[in-house]
Amino acid sequence: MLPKKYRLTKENDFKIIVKQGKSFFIKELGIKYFKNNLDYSRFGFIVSTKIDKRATVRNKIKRRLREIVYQNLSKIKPGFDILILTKPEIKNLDFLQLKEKLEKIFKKIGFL
RNA sequence: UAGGUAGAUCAGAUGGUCGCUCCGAAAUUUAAUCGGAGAGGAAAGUCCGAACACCCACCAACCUAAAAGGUUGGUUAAAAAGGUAACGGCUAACAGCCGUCGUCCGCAAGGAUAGGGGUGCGAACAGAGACGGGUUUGUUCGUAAGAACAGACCUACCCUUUCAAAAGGGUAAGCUUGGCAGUAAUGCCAAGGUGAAACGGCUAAAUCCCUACCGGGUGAAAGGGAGAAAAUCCCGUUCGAGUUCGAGAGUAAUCUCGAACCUAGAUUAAUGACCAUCAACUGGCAUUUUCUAAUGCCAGUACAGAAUUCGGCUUAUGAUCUACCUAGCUU
RNA sequence: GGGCGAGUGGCGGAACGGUAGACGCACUAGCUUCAGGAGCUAGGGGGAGAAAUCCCGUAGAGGUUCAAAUCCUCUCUCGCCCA
Repeated sequence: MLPKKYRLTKENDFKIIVKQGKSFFIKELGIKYFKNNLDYSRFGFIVSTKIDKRATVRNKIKRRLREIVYQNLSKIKPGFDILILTKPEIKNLDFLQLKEKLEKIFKKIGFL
């Protein structure tokens, strides 16, 4: 699980990333990132009701994503606010598949 | 054995690796360390009801020379507006719950039901409701009498009689009065002699009204504080109509008394991620077997996530247990 | 977290509780034209049937009613508002 220090909390932070960040997408999920002025990176996760109406399902996806980020935290390049976005197809992935896909994205944009 | 009815309970367990939030300790700039706690029966839908806060209305007392205004307390009374409704009870309150009555459904166990009066409706059902009779309007035909067609209105409890649905007589339900049972709704019984289109049918889901009862509205984004202000933070916000156990009252809902306990407080939103073993159930395959079934292997594990807090209702949903009813078979 | 509204032919959208689909766009057929467009005329929810006609149809499921797109309850989907 991810300590609070590494999470994005403010409405404003989200708005800046959405507006000004760079992005990269694959079929099941995507990423947006923007430079911050800290010596560590922070992460936010968006799983909307369009992906699933049930809160339990959405929470589980978020928890899994956070776990994957936590496991890779020491390796990920510091100094960025990173937003992870999701699409409905993400429901069909199990933990290992999800991990593989997310790590692939991080490698693609050179953060890992 | 099959089918059904009602109710109750649980919401997999143990271990391993790595974590999150809050509280406490020491420490105090953080970080790190140790200890403790950490989702539901529906947390859901937001369909009702309350607590709580503010606003409105009204009442009382006080301040004020008076008015205006203000302060405090309250919702007893009145008004407005809105609502509630078989009867009796429970509750903080409710459209909830318990018990009872009526009506309807079911062979039964049982289930359903917001159940006062009028207006309005009948194109459906019931009714012999057709045909006929009477009155009347229009059109056509006809010299006229009248006929045909179409429409409107009136006309049916039973018996006697009659052309008649004219007259006479009688009666079910209802109505009035009385008795018994019941707190009551209501039920049973008796008497009276009013009673003809006395039919159908309706309510949360057309509309109006009587009577009785209830002050109304807005929702925690209420509302209050820190801050010059904004940003932001804090309070509200986690001890409560609280939980467990025992005793008593009551048919029950529920209430009273006693003891013990503290039991989530997040805010891009914690309460987890992954793995192993075992248990239960379901499905598939294989083997044995007349079948039931047994064994092995593989796969799967219901609905679903607190957000100010409670009480209900509704909807979603896996499994187990208990009691009862109906039918069949055996003894 | 709280509140409000909508769902009807292919599309947009009407319809006091009383014959469902007015009206517009698009579509099909015919007329017109050398041809196309425009214009004019006609047509159409689905199923059964030779036809007359019957049955099913207003997001879905129940209910009230003699009768429901309309009224009530639940569910689903979509949209909007409060910051």
